[in-house]
Amino acid sequence: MVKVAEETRFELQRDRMLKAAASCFNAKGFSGTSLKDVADHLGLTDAALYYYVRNKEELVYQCYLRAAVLGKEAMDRGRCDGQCGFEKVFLYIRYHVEIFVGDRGPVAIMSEIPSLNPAHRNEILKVSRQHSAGFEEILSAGIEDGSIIHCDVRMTGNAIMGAINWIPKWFHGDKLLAKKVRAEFPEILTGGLRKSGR
Amino acid sequence: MVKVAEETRFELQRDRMLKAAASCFNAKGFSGTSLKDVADHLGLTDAALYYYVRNKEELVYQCYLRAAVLGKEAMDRGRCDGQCGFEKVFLYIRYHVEIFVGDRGPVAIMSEIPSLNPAHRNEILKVSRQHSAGFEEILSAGIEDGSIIHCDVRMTGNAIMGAINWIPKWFHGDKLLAKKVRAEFPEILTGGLRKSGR
DNA sequence: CAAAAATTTTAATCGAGATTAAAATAATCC
DNA sequence: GGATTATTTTAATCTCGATTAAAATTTTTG
Repeated sequence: MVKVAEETRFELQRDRMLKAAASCFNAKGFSGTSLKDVADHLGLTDAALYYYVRNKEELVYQCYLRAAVLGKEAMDRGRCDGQCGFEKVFLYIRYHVEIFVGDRGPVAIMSEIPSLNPAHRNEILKVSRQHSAGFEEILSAGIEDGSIIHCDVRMTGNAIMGAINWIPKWFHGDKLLAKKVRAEFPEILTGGLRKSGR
Repeated sequence: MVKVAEETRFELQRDRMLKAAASCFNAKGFSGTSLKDVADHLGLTDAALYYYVRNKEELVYQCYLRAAVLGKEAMDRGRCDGQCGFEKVFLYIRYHVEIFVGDRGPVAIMSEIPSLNPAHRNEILKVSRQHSAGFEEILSAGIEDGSIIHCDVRMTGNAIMGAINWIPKWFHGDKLLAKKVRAEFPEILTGGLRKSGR
């Protein structure tokens, strides 16, 4: 039996912290959440957070990195599972939306990239760009294989990504709503892409 | 000749300030922009801003109010100019997008509603909800009059609004890009709504 | 042009929340 | 169980940028 990626206590606690931070940031805004707010979520004292991150900037960075990793995971799965371009897009959206409204969330909205330090900012910008580029590639492939209508992939990508990234603004954990999001969002966001003529 | 709404020096300067603030907030994040940053944009000193707003909180509030007013204006015009529901939606999107990428911008992304004081927060939330409700009404009317496919108006509204509200994240004043946005966005966002069977 | 009002600057203060160091507690290992 | 390491707290300090008051300057008005 393969050894399951058993996470150390440290890693588990840090993950909890990142989720708590994401929850606070989304709910109260970045400037509105103090380290004490995040610590309260965990039943810890604010100073304890410094055992896990060097400072608040790094906390934000880690949140964003986590968001980026989860997004990439969703895209990879979509690319893998879908047959044609359209299906890859559709499934990517389904998977990514699931991350936002499911148990792996909350995911931090990337509102504060500019206040990251240069190294961190560049890294986050880089993975963001890769993510966008990856999505545009899938779109292009779909146009190529005839499953997606001709469209400006850059603008279409911006539109779809915007709709997805905005989810934390109006979704705050309601289970019923989560169900609706899962059921509707992929369809809504791809409705204009499907090439009906087959 | 009707007296044109001649703005007083005070109002003009305050408008400039709100645009400068929106630009800073969008570019550097809320926590990343100091009052000095905003003042620098205007060739003023940070203390001068206090002649126009009581404090930083109110600066944010004014920015958001301005964003809300412009959004409402776009929606009213769309509702007015469009014949059927679909057309109203399409035109609203065109007009709203124009505000984001045109000369009236930049418009502040509403990332920090939670750090507004209760009165201001409630007011902004109220107008936001009215905006969403208004959009959903137009969608419903379009479904009713047969110009829009059957869909969940709440989710569809969330998706479209998200795509629009996210624009400042990737648009930073490039004129060429603005042209593209104007040309593509309304079509992309409504592509899935149009009832092709007439 | 002089007086009054409007706008901006200078020069401080002030406070909230981030950060740190040392001490205390809890978990783990032999 | 005792030693060692990991985690958390206590109790400060420290810092940055928001805020303020008074003075200076600019604009408007008669």
